[in-house]
Amino acid sequence: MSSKVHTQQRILDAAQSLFAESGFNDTSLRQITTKAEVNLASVNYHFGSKKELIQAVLQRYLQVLMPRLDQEFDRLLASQKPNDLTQILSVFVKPLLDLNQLQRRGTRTFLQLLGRGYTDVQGHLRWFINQHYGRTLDKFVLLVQQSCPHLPQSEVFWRLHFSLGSIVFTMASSDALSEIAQADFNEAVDIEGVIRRLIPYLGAAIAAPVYSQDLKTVA
Amino acid sequence: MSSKVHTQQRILDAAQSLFAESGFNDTSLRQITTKAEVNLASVNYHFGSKKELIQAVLQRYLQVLMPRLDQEFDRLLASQKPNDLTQILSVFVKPLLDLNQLQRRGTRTFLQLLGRGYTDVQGHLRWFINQHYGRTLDKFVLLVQQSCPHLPQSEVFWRLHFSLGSIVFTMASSDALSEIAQADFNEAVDIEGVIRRLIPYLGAAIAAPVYSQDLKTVA
DNA sequence: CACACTTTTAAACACCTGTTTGAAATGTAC
DNA sequence: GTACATTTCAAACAGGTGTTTAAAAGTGTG
Repeated sequence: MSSKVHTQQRILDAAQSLFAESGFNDTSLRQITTKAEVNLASVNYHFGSKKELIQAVLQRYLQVLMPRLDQEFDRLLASQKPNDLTQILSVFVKPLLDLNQLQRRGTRTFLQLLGRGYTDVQGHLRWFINQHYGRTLDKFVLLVQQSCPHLPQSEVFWRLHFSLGSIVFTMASSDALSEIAQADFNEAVDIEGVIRRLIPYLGAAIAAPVYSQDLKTVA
Repeated sequence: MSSKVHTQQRILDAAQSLFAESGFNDTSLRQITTKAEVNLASVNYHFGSKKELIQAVLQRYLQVLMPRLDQEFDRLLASQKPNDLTQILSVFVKPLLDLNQLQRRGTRTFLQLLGRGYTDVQGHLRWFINQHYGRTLDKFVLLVQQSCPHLPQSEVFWRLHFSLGSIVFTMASSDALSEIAQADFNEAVDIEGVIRRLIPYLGAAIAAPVYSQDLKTVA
């Protein structure tokens, strides 16, 4: 039927869904090319290597998402007074959900890919994102620091990574978690619901007062 | 030198450090047996399969850690009034740090393994832990629910998984994060420091007020 | 020593991985 | 329609994986 879709796109589409499902390491080129109904060698012909294919899959989302986030961060930075942390975090919601227009289950897929990328191929994705979108991320860190003047820089660093962990881990296993929530609480959960649950959680977490050092009741 | 140490232990020791470093999927039996200086076939002889080896590695820690946690949970449950959330979370600190007596860098290794287990082999570890230590975990959930009576059960469920994500993700990439923290803030970070940073963060996060549903400024 | 049992060993097994090759097919411009 | 460039294809490549085999070595007991 849709045989006139270019091979590159068919590969990207097949790859992203398999990657999101099973991770990068556990998805072989043969699985991808079979699902895409293209020849095995075409991945290397069009993308060079599996590693570059992974980057291409992520880039399709990042190049849409990151400029929008950058714009939002600029908008918040322009306001005089420091912004509320919940406000800052809420900025992610619309750009993320808009990924559903890019692809059928775009938001979920992208966040799963992000999760896979951070856990599967140790460090590669972190380097890649920082290399390409470091400027944008710096704006976000600055916003958080402005909204939490009581926190030292290093504390913000750690807490943002703790937060990244919540997001990435939750999304990587979102299918399993949704199933459990469905079974245990008879509660249908979509990706938007999870995102909205995360915001007050992360907001309170990042802005939490620091641990009083002298309270060494243990150890 | 220490050639009279039983083969099983040598395999477990080599496996756990390689697993913690590179994950389960990216560590081959040949790497393990080379490092342990034993024959390749001995893994299958002593443990049956790679999967069972992974479980054995985790079990060595879990069978020490979980009973202690169980005891602590019982102690807290015995007190009449609901416990402070920070108190509940602090209960993890000592048992976790005591793993350093079991093995040289026991705490770090175990937490890294936990991280790997939850992200690498999707679902297997979750099932395994729940199967063996579900009772203990239920006590913990109960304690959290008692300390947060304003939260519906499903909210506690999600927030505990968000928290698990922070821990697991942070530990899986703790080496990389420590390096960055060292470089950017000239701040030496050990595993205990990370744990102590996590407690106020998670405490505030889990107990955060729920999102006011009608605040739909976005979407 | 001889017996039975456990453990170790080298080799092979069957299968899967990403990548490369060179010829065949297709598309495009003159 | 011929010439050129792009793309597809089946096949093979070199290397890695977990697991199994059957013989050898070691170990403890009567």
